Amino acid sequence: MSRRPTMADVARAAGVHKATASRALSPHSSGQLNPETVRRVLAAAKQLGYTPNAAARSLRTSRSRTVGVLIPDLTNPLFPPLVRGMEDVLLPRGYTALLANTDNDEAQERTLFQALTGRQVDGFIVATARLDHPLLREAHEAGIAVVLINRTTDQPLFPCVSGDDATGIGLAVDHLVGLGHTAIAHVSGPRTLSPGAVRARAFRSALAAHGINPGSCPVVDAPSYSEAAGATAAEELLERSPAITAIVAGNDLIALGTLHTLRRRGLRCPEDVSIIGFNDMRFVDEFQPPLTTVHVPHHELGVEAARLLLDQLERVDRGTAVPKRVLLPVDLVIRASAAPPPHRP
Amino acid sequence: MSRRPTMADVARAAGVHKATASRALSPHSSGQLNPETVRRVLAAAKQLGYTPNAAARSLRTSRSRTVGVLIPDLTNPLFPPLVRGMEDVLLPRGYTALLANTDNDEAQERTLFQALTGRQVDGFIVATARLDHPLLREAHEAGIAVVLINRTTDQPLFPCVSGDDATGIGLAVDHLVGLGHTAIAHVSGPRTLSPGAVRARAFRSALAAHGINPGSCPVVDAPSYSEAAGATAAEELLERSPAITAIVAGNDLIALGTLHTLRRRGLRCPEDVSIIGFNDMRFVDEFQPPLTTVHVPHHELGVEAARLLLDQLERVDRGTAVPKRVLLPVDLVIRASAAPPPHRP
DNA sequence: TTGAAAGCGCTAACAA
DNA sequence: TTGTTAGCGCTTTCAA
Repeated sequence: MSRRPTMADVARAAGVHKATASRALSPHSSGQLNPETVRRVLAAAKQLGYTPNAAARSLRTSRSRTVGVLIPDLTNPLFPPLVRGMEDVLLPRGYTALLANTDNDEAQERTLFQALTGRQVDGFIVATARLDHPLLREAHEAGIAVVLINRTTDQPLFPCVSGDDATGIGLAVDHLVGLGHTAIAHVSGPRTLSPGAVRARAFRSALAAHGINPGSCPVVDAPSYSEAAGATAAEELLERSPAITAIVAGNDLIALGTLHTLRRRGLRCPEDVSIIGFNDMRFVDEFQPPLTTVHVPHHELGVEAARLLLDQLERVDRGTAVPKRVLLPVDLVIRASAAPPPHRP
Repeated sequence: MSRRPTMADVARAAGVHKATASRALSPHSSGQLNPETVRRVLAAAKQLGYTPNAAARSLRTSRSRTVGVLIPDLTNPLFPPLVRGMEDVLLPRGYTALLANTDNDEAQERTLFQALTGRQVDGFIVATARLDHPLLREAHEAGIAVVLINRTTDQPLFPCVSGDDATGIGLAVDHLVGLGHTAIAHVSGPRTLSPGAVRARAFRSALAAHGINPGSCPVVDAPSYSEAAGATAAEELLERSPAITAIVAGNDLIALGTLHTLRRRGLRCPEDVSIIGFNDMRFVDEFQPPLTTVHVPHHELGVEAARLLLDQLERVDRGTAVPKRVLLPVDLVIRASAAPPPHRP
């Protein structure tokens, strides 16, 4: 026989009924069986090289032990560590992640969400949340299990895990102020995304905490978390506010774009303008200059998100308490892109 | 009714038998139906928000429209573009990729392979091939559909798509020779992997083609494609052959490690020693100095691999011809890490 | 402690 | 052109 062995084959080889084989093979129910029977079934299974048919199991139980993971773009170095972190908890617990890249496209996201639902995923980990997110609202109404990561919606619909953005921005501003800067700009990410909104808000509060005049500290929005958007926004910023001596970027990609704009305009970093990034993604320490940035524990973020989701899936009472929020601590990594402001005559 | 609608629901709503609904819903067989019936079924499906149950379909057809993708580590910036390339082909054709990271661990790879097989994947795209690969040999004997990407086995068991490594190394050596180098080293990747073996061989032939004395051109092996391994191997190299003026690295990560070793030893790149990388992974243009490297079209590699696999899956005759090999063209990207050799007194 | 039987949702061979 | 029927491999209720 060359087809894959089924449970019926195992049962036959062990001389038991297939229901018995099923029970023996499931740790959950093997307790109610004669240990000797269990042993025989297990031996037969091993000998035949039996692996359960996930489709059959899923059809029967209407659970797939699969979770859908929605991210903007795998190619953004932020996400691979997130995904690996999730897998570190999913795999040992028998779950598999099904990845989908939305490319920040709402229609594509909807399509992928449908496709994943069709594949019977048990729940979702979503890294693409917008503050206003109709699809997630619908998912909430439909009672679908979701955990948000990195970004959240304006209504607290689902549990969410992210880095402590406000503290991170505070650290960055503290550092710059400590260096002597008083004209600090923020090139923010999109305000339609929670990190963009909270980091911008945190920027303003940090300024206030230091008693710095907000008038000399402009905030400009990059329309996306990308190098190109950062470059354009920085261009605009320097045009309008040439006096600034430091920039807190919405994330590392925006910081990189800003760096390019500086270079294009003949400004040196950090001698003329300091830059601080956010995330501490891979290779920022190789940049020229090595980027001072706020480190976010992405792997841990993935781990926490997966835990939250599995807890939700495997709990019997799908409680209606206010969704948990997990904020992981961040810290400032000082490299070489921030220095004291230039001496102006 | 709050459960997801099934085909029976659609059939009932459209007033037809569920077999008819099935036919109407499948483009393949909807042709044999009264167009008006098809229209009614489609309308009912849409109205109910019907999505097919993949588990049921998979159980019935014993095909899952899922392919397993084995990669060493998603966190290596090489792989995300590869994966995106695959998905660009897979998704429009109704397939989904199931990713698995092996971390170069043979046992883990075997476990994941089993797990994916249990999930009824229709075939595999494998980026973890070693020259000697028992698991792949077994898969071949079992008649499992596999496409290799980036790396191949010593026996041509499966179709394979990769960059044109030999030409790439030739380009790198040509460039260095053109710059005036005659003492060029190669910090190779592991020789147990096909790129390590072919790039090292290509290095030797390129030297020969230029009539350069191989005695002054050492090759040292890094035990893995990583920054750390590259750094250690470079340390060893410089200890043994301090006279070399240029290094062709097995890949960009090894090049980066080499760069660090140079820096640690007070050598400047490119003034004292030139370095050329391989792959042109993201951000190497931000390194200090920006890395001259061989560009490999990773996205295209992923596209080709997925195409090859789907062709194999959807062809009726699973032919026994010699597996196809696709070699995608590469080119040298000149940045700033390679320059003329220093003038030695 | 084990067996019998039903059925998850779908497709495809066969019949009408 | 459409309906009938069987069954993919598994889990689980009920009965023994």
